[in-house]
Amino acid sequence: MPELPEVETVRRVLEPQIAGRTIEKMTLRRPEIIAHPSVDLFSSGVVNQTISGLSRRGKFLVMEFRNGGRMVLHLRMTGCLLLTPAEYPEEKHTHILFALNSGSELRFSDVRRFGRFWYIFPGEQDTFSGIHKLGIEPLNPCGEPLTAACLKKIFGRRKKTIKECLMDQSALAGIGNIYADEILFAAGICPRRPARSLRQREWKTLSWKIPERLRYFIDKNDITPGDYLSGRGRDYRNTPFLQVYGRAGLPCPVCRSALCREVLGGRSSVFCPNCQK
DNA sequence: CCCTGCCTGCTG
DNA sequence: CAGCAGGCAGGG
Repeated sequence: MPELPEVETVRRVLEPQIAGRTIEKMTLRRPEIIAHPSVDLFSSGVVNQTISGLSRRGKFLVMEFRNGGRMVLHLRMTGCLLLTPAEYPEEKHTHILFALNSGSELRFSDVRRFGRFWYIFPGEQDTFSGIHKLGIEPLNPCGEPLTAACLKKIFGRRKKTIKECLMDQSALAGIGNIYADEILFAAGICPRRPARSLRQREWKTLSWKIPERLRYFIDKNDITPGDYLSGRGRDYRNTPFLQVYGRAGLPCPVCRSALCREVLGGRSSVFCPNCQK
């Protein structure tokens, strides 16, 4: 579910609907999802605060408040953030609800309960959520486009496979298992290649395929708030456009060879043995 | 580097 | 029923 394109989709759908609204009440069913600070400080930090914006860093969402405080959250594997009418039937596994002054509720549900929330006080440095440890933002690395030189500098001496490197959040933020496979397929690079074996032209290809694929899948996810709600926030419509992920054994969309599956760094990886060198 | 734990649900 | 799932932290 949520890698950079999905998290960005959630941000785009929700931000216009919640910006300017005030959290009037918080209902917490599963206190363990609050990672920091205490449940009491979290609650007093967010209740009665007016939301100024919703931003994204890697796979994290950051709800900013007008007083300078912020609520950071990570959806992990199965987390889902949904804005619903107050009377709307509740999703199973709803762990926290925020009643807004619009009459709507912002609800977080998460089957596997891996998702976490943090509250950061106004002016405080966030050294808690892990955001501070993230690497460059592939769609906006300090306003500069991603370059071959930059990728080579970060990964060029690593022995690890290029796929594991792309998923290293402390180097490059937001890419998970699905989009690592998709990017490497688009770049014609075999996921098990050690990063240090990549040639200059391969770094070059990656430097533009990474943002190109991420933007493509964000665009394919484009959804109205109504459709997002009726799909319960789980209707990621870009999945029909995935070329290799989840398609092991099926023909490569380019050369028709059977796609291979292999475990790399503990993660299932799918690639074309013919197109990806 | 690999392994485990954290959870529930779905697939074969 | 075992095995697997798009994430990450922590341990050896």
